[in-house]
Amino acid sequence: MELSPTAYVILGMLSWHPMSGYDIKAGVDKSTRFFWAASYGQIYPELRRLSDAGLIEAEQAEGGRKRTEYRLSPAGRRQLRGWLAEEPTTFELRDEGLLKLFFASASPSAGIEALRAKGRQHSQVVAELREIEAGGGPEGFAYQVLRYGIECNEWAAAWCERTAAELERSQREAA
Amino acid sequence: MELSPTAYVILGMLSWHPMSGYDIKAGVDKSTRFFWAASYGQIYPELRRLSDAGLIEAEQAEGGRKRTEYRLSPAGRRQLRGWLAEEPTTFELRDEGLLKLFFASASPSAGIEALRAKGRQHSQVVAELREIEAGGGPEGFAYQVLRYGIECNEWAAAWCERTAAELERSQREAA
DNA sequence: CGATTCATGTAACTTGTTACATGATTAG
DNA sequence: CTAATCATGTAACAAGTTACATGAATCG
Repeated sequence: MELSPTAYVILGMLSWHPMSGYDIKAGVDKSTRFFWAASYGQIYPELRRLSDAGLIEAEQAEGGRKRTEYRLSPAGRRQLRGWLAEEPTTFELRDEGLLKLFFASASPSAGIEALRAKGRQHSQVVAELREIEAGGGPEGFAYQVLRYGIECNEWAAAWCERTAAELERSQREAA
Repeated sequence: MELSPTAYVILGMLSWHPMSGYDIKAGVDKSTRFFWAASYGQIYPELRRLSDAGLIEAEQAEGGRKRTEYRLSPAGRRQLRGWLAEEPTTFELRDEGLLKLFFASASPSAGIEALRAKGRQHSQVVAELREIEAGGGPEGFAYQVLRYGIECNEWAAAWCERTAAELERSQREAA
């Protein structure tokens, strides 16, 4: 059975412990969203499909609120493990900041501005991720991924700053 | 007028020199595709819209083949400059490799495998970009973006290698 | 003359977002 | 009591990909 990576986000979350669709969305928003986002419009229909396929099982949770908790079935766990063993394929980036830098020759000061703006954007992400880390972030591999996010965005912010400084210097020299 | 970033890819390409839709697609495929892809299914309808909006002008090129060349109009150039001056907003990543690392605890050896696989993926991109650079890459800001791509992917490949090595070491120590 | 490249386009499909509708429960 | 949060869902829309159709010009 061929599942979308978004389906594996759900299976992966449920591999930790049973959760509702609402919980999954909240979990995505403070973790995978930085490298794989998902909205309610995807999550609830996908829960239905995974349930129909027997990869997850629904259970009405008793207690206070009416909610449906899903748990991974043995078949679902096998499916998740199978996916983990495959080579990753999807890697997509949509970076408007790089696009502006790429076309910056169309406007005199656009290059330095684009570099500075992109640097700010990455610094902002670093700040968000550091806050997650400070609030007692996740453990194990999820923590490694958080570290990757922090270090990668720090690297990018530093590259922007360095390149902007070089550009400014060469412009001063030309004048 | 609100245009999509994909529309600015077209305006940006035309800011260099007049081109056909086919040329734009070829240009995207060896440059912006790494951070902003575009297919014929987007390019041709968008050329029509931009032409209707007066931001580009079509001209039937004489000579051998029948083709339509588009050039940036003065209004189109203003539009492009205006966009360059705005803060970039869209930054989206879909990284299946990170997703596998994130959920790697569901399978014993998945962590190291995911790191190694992601490292290979980044090394592969570095190789592709180096080939573009060797074949006399672009000039100016476009070259800076190429360097960014090379260095960023090198950084990521190195991070994966380093983290995999640390993980292997700590696993040996635990045993 | 046959294969490749140039060249333009569209229809069907997939994926994902946004906004809305609905309502119960809990915290202050 | 009322505001926030929990909770589930869908419909309309936007964006983007894939595959196909079509045909002319050029290269070997």
